[in-house]
Amino acid sequence: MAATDAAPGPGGVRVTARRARTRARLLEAAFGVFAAKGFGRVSIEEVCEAAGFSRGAFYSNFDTLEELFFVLYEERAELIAAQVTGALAARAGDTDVASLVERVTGVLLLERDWLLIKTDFLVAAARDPRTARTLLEHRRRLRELIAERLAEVAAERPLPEVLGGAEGAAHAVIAAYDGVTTQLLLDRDVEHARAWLRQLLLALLSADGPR
Amino acid sequence: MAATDAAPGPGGVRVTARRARTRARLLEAAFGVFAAKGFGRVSIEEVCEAAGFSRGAFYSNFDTLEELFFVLYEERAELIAAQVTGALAARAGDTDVASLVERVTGVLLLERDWLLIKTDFLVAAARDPRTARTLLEHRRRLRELIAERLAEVAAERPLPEVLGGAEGAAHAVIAAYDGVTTQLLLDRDVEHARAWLRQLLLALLSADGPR
DNA sequence: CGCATCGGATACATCGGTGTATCCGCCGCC
DNA sequence: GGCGGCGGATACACCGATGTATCCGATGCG
Repeated sequence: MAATDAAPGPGGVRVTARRARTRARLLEAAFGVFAAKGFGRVSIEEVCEAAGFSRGAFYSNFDTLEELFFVLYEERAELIAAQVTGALAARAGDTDVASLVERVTGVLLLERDWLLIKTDFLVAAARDPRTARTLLEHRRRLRELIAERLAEVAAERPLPEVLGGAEGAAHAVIAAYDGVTTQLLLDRDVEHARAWLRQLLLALLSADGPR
Repeated sequence: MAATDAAPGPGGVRVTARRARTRARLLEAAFGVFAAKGFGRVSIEEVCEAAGFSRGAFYSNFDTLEELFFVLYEERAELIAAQVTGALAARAGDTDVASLVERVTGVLLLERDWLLIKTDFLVAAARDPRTARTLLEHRRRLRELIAERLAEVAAERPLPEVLGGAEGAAHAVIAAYDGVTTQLLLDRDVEHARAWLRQLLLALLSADGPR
């Protein structure tokens, strides 16, 4: 039988504490390697070396480099989603677009490395419909979260009707984020990117009032 | 001496008609292969096979796959830039934002394959400052083109001041394009993407008038 | 403390891709 | 029509990465 701290996994695989540590260290190291060189230019050996293991450790925990990459992506995406959820959470006396934008841009565009990995994942998804569905689902969740929050805010001051309600506005927020991300990947100026994202979101979400 | 149709290249290399044809066929074939599999998952042999050549032809025309990829990118980018320039060109009785947006969205987002390759190039540029400079320069040219045109249009009806003049507005246009591109790469719905880009640009560029 | 089992290390066989050296056929001018 | 040389084909040696089979040390329980 396995050790006491072993728990039966979904596939009947027992995962011991040691195993979990190794797996975590591999994922952690892989994050850096993938960010630096890009998925597709990384070998299994490089990841293992960065983690201080030999390839045996890798093959004991993953089947393929792609599998590791996907797990890594989903893990971090979950984390980011939680951060955004926190930033979106309603707060007393914070019911206007400006402060909402302020809070959200505060947690976005933090790590360039994450953007690099996210873009690699996007590229993979662009060519593999199965992967695309994962990413689309992830984006849908975030979008709905934003739409809900925007709907609340719109009660006080209406959103521009050109966008098509809170749903459309949420779509626009995502697009703005993606657009700014692209520029940031190139110029590496995080502060500028965040200021610019703030400005862009305000321009998009500020009610255009009566003409 | 070389054949009559040979012209001395910049590096002193004579380029015959036959050579030019082969090079063109390689680039053409590479476009499809890169779009389908992504740079980094493509071998030299695959490109040659698609073009109907052996690897000898490749090595006679290029040094590395990366070189071919870069040439391919620059060639197509030039083409797109020309199309956009054409769409932006002032026309009689067409001085408002709406028709400008209409014309520009008409030539953008045409080929999904091009977006795939462009994104691959972005990923490469994100990790290599030298490549980034090429891409940034290309974007700067397009942005200035757009800014000039927007400045003219703004004479009739002012742009939203939140964006920061024609320069800022041009920046916003690029960001919107990049954002919509990301979504298109995932959902593959070109028509929807163009409609959405049109809507987004109108929302961004429509003067918000007096408050 | 001893032992069973798990997890990671090591060694090996294999494969696909690369780059190069050499060959040959075709193109284009005299 | 012959011939010089260019351009692409072919063959070969090399390298790095992969996956697997096996080994050995650590871990944690009775």
